[in-house]
Amino acid sequence: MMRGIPEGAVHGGLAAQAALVFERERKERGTRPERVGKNRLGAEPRAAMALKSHSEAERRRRERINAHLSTLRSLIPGTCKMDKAALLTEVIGRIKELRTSTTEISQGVNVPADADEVKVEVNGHGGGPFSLRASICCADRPDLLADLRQTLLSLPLRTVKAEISTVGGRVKNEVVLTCDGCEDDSECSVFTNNVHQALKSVLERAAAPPEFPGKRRRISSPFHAMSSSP
Amino acid sequence: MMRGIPEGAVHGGLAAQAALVFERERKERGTRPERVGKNRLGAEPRAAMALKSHSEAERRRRERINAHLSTLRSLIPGTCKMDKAALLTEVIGRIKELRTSTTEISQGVNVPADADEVKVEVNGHGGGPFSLRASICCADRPDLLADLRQTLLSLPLRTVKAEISTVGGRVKNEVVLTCDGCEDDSECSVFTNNVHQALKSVLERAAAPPEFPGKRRRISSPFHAMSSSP
DNA sequence: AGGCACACGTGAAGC
DNA sequence: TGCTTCACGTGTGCC
Repeated sequence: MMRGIPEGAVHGGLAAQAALVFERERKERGTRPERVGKNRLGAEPRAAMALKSHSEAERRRRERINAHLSTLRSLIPGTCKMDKAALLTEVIGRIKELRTSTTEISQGVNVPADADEVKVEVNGHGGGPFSLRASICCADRPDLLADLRQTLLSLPLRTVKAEISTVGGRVKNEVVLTCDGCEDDSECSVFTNNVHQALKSVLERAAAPPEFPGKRRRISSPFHAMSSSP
Repeated sequence: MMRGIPEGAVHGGLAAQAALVFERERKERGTRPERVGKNRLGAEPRAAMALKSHSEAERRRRERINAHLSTLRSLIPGTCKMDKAALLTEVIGRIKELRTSTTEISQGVNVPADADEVKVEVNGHGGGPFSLRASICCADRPDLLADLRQTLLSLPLRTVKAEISTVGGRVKNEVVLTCDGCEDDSECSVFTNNVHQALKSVLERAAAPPEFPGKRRRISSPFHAMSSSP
């Protein structure tokens, strides 16, 4: 493993010394390698300096990379004493994991665009009761939640999970619906269409009574949608 | 940069050859380095084989690490032609970014534990109006949202964002509050305490009228909390 | 020409 | 002991 500053600076330097000594001995025995006239004057110290700066630069490069690897070790728990390769494997796993989880979460959580929209997609399909993930995004209004509730209750589906996020007068409602007594998965497509149509109707009812069609209504507080007494 | 398979396989081998030739020349001139009796018999080919397998193993190690780096390059867009160090810098940035976004999203989204709890933390503190992120987690009840709404409206804070997630009769309400006309950041601590106390009172009012103290009330639908007409 | 980045082989430690 | 991992210096190609 060799932690800290090893005296390994000797060995590589040892190979270098070996090569240099070899060069010197060849010269001493008169065995010029090739292109004698190329080295005009003072070529030896210049080459030595270049070699030294080269090794120092390479050293700095290694330190940079290792510092980054150390940062990665500190970032991912449980990799303190791991191999470089194992660390990178873990890093790759983390990137993939976080990427998928982030996208699959944020696509359902973040407040959507300014345009009204209705999304319905099959959540789990194979094996057991399937579930639908439906979301509707529109401008906030006091009776939206009640309308949405009544609409969903009219469907033969059970609301497993509901999530509401609102910001700036826009609201996104996302629900997860499941069918308790479903024996055939082939029905899920018709359920998907039904849910989509139902939410579309909510959207149309939302667009129906706009006092000022061109302007968006001003919402004083996100709790507009929560008010239990109109 | 040197992409692909360089013929650099020669040079390192060249240095090795130089060292080996040097070794051989020393032996030919009878200049034993040290410890002559140590090499008993057949030590030369054995050492050569060990050295060869060693270099091959090191080569495989490098290939493994580089393969992982290549995978990371494919994982993060825009790093195809980057340095190793720059690539790792980008990887670190990605990990941090994804980690924070995932945690800050999931900690507000996921359904909390079974225990009731109130959390209040300062969101943005330095520069401009600060904001508080407050959340309350408890069992669902019809008047919870109305209570929460009235409680928050009684505070001199504005509700910027509200998010509700409920599952299995448990509900988590998370709100982001800000103070519009705050000139001093030192007040945020008292606001934090006020919000915490207010939410605690909501929690206590929730625990007050339990028909069956030991058992949790059964909730038929998450839209219980949304019902606009009691 | 000089700096930079890379792959290579090798000595030293840890199991 | 052998196998693995690491840091090092070096050769080499590309700006």
